Amino acid sequence: MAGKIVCVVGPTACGKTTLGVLLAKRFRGEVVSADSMQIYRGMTVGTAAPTEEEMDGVPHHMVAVADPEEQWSAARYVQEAVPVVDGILARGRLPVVVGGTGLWVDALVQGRGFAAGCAGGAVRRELEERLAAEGIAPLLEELRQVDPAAAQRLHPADGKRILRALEVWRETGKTITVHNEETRALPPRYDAVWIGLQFRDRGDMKALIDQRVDRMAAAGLTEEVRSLLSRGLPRNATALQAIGYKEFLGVLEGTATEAEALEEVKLRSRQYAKRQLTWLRRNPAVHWIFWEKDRDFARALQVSTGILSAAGVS
RNA sequence: GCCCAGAUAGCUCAGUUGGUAGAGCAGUGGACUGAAAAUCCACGUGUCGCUGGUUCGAUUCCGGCUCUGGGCA
Repeated sequence: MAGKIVCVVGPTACGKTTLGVLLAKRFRGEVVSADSMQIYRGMTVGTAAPTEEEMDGVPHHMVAVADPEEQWSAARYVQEAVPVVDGILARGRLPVVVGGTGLWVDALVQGRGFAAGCAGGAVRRELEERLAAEGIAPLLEELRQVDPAAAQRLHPADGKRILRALEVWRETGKTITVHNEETRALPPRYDAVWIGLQFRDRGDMKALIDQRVDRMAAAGLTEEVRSLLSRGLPRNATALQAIGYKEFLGVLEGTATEAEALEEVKLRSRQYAKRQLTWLRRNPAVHWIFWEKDRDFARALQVSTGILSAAGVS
């Protein structure tokens, strides 16, 4: 367990970016983003990635460092983010990990490894073709032969995970069950202080999400989507799975109105926020700060400064 | 004003040959290790518009009323 770091987590639109910058300024830190979509360039508006102004002079890492054509993954992220965090620590500064992608934050902090095999790989492609042609059942049966524990644990409808379990076996000769056990036994990579932001009232969160989506539209979301597509980005690109983009594809094709797309984006954002909360709630280390109505960053900074000081961060 | 159709879950609707009703979406909770803004799972009591009548029993059949569409004046 190397150095002490801070992780600012929470659902979308809860103010992670702002608090992250405030904490970085207060503790001589640098922000390391852990966001599976802000990692791509040219998606500032739709992903609410921090602008120059919002960064307020604080160095930011792992934001807009990839071309949208690339297929990033949690594993790839960790590979690139670890040296960044270590570098900040080496300079005697505080890494402030700000992230909405639970798996990415956890993977970075906990020091676990991912088994081989990735999107675009030969094995993956072959399994995807079989899944499309034969359905899940045969793959699940095959998995049962080699890794009964995983076949038992995975839901029969979760094609994606069944496929991945088979992929790990084919790529490494080791079952994903064994891999998971081994990697879970590894010690955490960093000593993290977790700060979570969340609205006390779901309705307040919804209102803020709606507001933010409207602001995205005003800031030129349609244009951003158009320019992403105009560079020849394939429809199935990981980057286009981002909420706010896939919903606007129909607008550009003329099959949906912008108003309809915006409603869809609001809805999907809300559902995403709920999933983020589900992920975060199981982490008992998170110190939660609840917004009562409006986001009071002065108070949040004060509270989190107290938490950090108590944890030995100075 | 007259005629026709509708009124059932937050929304869109299905249904009950009369025995108090169920889908999708939304919502809530959950899972999660190389796509994670992805992927997957679980959870369905609501004056069946109001009011009379027939009936052992009406959300269902009949009458009246109200409202909403559409048509005719």
